[in-house]
Amino acid sequence: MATGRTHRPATRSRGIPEATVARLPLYLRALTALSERSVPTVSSEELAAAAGVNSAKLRKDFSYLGSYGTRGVGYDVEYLVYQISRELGLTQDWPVVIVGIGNLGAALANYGGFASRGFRVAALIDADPAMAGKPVAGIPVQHTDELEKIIDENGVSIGVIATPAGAAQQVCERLVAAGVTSILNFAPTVLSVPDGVDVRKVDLSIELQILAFHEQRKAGEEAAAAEPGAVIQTPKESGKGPDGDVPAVMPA
Amino acid sequence: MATGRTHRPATRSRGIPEATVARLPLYLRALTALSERSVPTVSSEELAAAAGVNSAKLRKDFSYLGSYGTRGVGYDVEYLVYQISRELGLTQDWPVVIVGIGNLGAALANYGGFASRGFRVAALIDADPAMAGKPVAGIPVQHTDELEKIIDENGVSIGVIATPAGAAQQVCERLVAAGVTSILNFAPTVLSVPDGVDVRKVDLSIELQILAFHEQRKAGEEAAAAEPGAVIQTPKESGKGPDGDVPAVMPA
DNA sequence: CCATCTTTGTGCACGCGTTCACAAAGACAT
DNA sequence: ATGTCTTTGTGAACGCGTGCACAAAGATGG
Repeated sequence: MATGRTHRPATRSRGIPEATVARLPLYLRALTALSERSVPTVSSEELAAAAGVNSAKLRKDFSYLGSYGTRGVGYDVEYLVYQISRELGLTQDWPVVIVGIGNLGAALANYGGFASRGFRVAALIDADPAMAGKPVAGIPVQHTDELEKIIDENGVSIGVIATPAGAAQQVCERLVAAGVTSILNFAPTVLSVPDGVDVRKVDLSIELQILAFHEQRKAGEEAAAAEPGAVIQTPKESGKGPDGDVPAVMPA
Repeated sequence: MATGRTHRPATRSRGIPEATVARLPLYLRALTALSERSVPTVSSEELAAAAGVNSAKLRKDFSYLGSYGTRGVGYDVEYLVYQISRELGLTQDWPVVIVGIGNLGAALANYGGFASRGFRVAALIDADPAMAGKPVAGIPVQHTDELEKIIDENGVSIGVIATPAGAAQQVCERLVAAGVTSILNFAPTVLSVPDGVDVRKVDLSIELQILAFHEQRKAGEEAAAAEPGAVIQTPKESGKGPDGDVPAVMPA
């Protein structure tokens, strides 16, 4: 999620809830897989299972886009692929720059998922002069000095930051000043941006820490169950097993 | 936040809301930075600004952990660092295996954020025999055949999947069968796991698609403001439904 | 044309998360 | 002590997201 002061409170984009928007790519991926298998139609139940969500949720999500299904039959796969692609803006070409070509930046440049759907790596940018000209994923790395020119000439509006944390804010400001209005940030820092600029953050270590929290909890409960005398702060569970109703983590 | 969401439904672990848990690492990072600058105390307002959240939210988050602040003064930085670390389970050592040492896997292995906080890369695993023995980030890659043995001997409970999508589910099943109960998945697939196993997903292309959605909306609004009445991006109806499609832009 | 069956689309209720606003608590000066 | 000032901790209201459950819509068969 965007971490800085990033979200405009009002203006629910055309009435489509943010939670729904976040799931559309998931549906799109499942639909694409079906399309490749030449499946003509799919029911909300089947598609929901493939995407790992509740079928009622999926139907409600689709209802925000319009009535694209046929009662008694389901959804036309090809048609839905097109509608969701259009809704997400994937029918147009999005030039993207990646700043910071270290291990992660190189991985991103090589990542097939980008090119596959509307996104095109317009340039790779790094501050290290030694990197300049060196090709990564078939694209020559350019020096940070060229940043503004590259963005302007290619009409780039989406930037990916894969620099060390220390450089991120500065890079961000240059990107924004040059005209970028959407940023995907991999650096472990909170970016501050002006209104009108979207920031989404991907933080590897945060994800791991969240997993560790749950892992610890699981371990604690186990220990408590095995040795009732141990004082591990767990909620009193009326005698029966600890947390008897832990739901499936992911329907998947 | 990263990710695609992969939410855990209810089950407020020990009464701490999931949303709060997801923010604790953020607070921890901000606090660590303050600690390194030897700042003794910090107010909720300052810390909230540093973490990029609302101060009331931060105070409520902390209230779930206990009353660690001093009214009229703020929070003791060192004390809070310790409390949050303990809460997240970072005071113990978490051995982690990374499966799939491609570009991304290598980037993860080199990522400093892991080792810095409780996490230790116990092993790198890849299916390619040619990779075996080759050191990445100073750790020799081991073949997938060794997976079960490695997990067992190191007591690994957290696994990171950085394989291609096609291999992810199979790798996941082997990890789970071998005893892993928390998985961080970078492969663009929905993993299905048994109850009791946590999965968090990080999907680069989904994040980009969400940005594209907002970007498209911004562009549409701009155009609509500049030239009211103009129909942006008329979808070309290819065969299907006769419904006169909704324009991609809301009416000015 | 009618009956039946399937599946969508959605009204509704519920619970979680966010935010406001303020009383309580402590620091500090007088 | 007493009063003032700062900042925490939280009750309460509100809004969003989720999931149930069902009526409406269309397909299908007789």
